[in-house]
Amino acid sequence: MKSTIPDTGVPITPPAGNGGDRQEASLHGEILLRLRDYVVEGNIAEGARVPERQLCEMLGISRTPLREALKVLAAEGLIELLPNRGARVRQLSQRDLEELFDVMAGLESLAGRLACEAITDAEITAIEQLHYEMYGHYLHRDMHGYFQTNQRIHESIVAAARNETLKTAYANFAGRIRRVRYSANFARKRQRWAEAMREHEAILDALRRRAGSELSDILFQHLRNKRTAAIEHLTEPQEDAPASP
Amino acid sequence: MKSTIPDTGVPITPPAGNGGDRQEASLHGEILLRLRDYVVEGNIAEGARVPERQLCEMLGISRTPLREALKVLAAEGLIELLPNRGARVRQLSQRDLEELFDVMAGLESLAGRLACEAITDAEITAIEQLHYEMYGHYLHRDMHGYFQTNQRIHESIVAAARNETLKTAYANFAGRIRRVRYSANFARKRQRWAEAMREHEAILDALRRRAGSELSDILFQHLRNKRTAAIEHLTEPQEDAPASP
DNA sequence: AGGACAAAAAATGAATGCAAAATAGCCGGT
DNA sequence: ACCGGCTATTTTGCATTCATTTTTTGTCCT
Repeated sequence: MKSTIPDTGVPITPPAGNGGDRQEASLHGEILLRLRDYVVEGNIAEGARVPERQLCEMLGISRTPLREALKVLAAEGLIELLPNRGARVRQLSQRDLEELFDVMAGLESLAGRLACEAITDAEITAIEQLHYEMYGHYLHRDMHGYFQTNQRIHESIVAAARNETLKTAYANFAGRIRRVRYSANFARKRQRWAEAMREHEAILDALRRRAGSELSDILFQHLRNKRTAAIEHLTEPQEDAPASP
Repeated sequence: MKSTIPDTGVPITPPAGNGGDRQEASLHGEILLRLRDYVVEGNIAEGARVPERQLCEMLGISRTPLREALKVLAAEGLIELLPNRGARVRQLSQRDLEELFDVMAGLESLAGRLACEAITDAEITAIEQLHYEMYGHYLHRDMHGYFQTNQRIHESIVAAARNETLKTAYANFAGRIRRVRYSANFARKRQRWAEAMREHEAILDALRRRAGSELSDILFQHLRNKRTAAIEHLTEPQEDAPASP
């Protein structure tokens, strides 16, 4: 017996096979996006309850679409649903962070490997451009600019991998730790910063040579080092950090 | 003192920080699990509509929890939600499959790398055991047994990585292509089969030596080859394959 | 007869309502 | 006065209901 559900045929209309989907339309998707941002940006304390009713009036909707969005956010790992006790903002233990960093490292490592197969010279040039820009930020001790450019470089590599599924997954995991990235500006240590710059040069070098395995290794190690710095920073938040300008 | 600040307090109660969550309790979670299996096992044709009302009576529930589950499934990438036109089983293009295989390859590659850091001798022995078992299936031309054991080996590697987040993500992506794995038994070609066995031996070797980078490379290539075989099989489904019983 | 238009039917998306569980507030016991 | 049990209120989870949109069907016109 094949289909328990009979006629549902209509095998036609495969409209768009995007990697992981974002439903931009349909109000519910709107709610989802807004709520995700709201949580990711840290508007609710870690481990705190997500007040349904309050959010409902804040967003001007009823509980149904909100709860649907909450379910999705829970599936994404941003919040957790306690049976009969509502939603709470996911509290990331140190172990969780380590795991997330490692998965991100794995995904970027993969992205690098794939990028070597398909990246164009123009894309490499663009990344080199970003690299120099970032170097400028480094010289000027511009943490914020450095961070942003750094992120753009990594995103460029992911984009060069030509894999929407990977890109979506990457964005998902990035969202989970963004809150931490906001609160904790690791890589504040001068030494780590210099190291990171050297690693980035090695990344560019491997990319130019389209050395997939090698780039994969370098990227993993690079992210691993980032992870170590981040965890250290969270464990003992007082470093050599001076106030920003 | 009571809580001047209404809810956001209660920083206590970090019950369980599991990697990606499965809400086993709460009926809604039940529905989610059952629906996921229902879709993954291919009970609905690709691209076909997911009939809400029918599923409702089939599961004996109202539309609300069902729709919540559908939203989650859509976020997982198993189905897609067309605005005002209901849910459809996600139709995977060849490109989608390639992307998924590559991401799986990346995750397993990562798993191997991490496993080398933490795997115990006992675990390696267990995997060796599975390897010999699989070799037996290979000699007896037992495709089904081979496949199952093969999957257990890969799952063991993922488990040895000690990363619940990775494990969850891996399971998610595996679910997306399971339907294809069911319908298409690639690796039917004798030659590819023999190759796979050799690759598996290399995997074991690298694992024994805890050679992380190397294992990472081997695993990626192994999965890449699988991908090629699978895509070829899907493109021209008539190989040396005899009809199944 | 074929196609286009329109109305009916069905399905989707969201809001509201209702039972059960949890939280809090309250009272009595020691 | 403090702790434990009991009741009231809030909150959650699901069902039901309502408004739109889509899809289908029937009819009419060319």
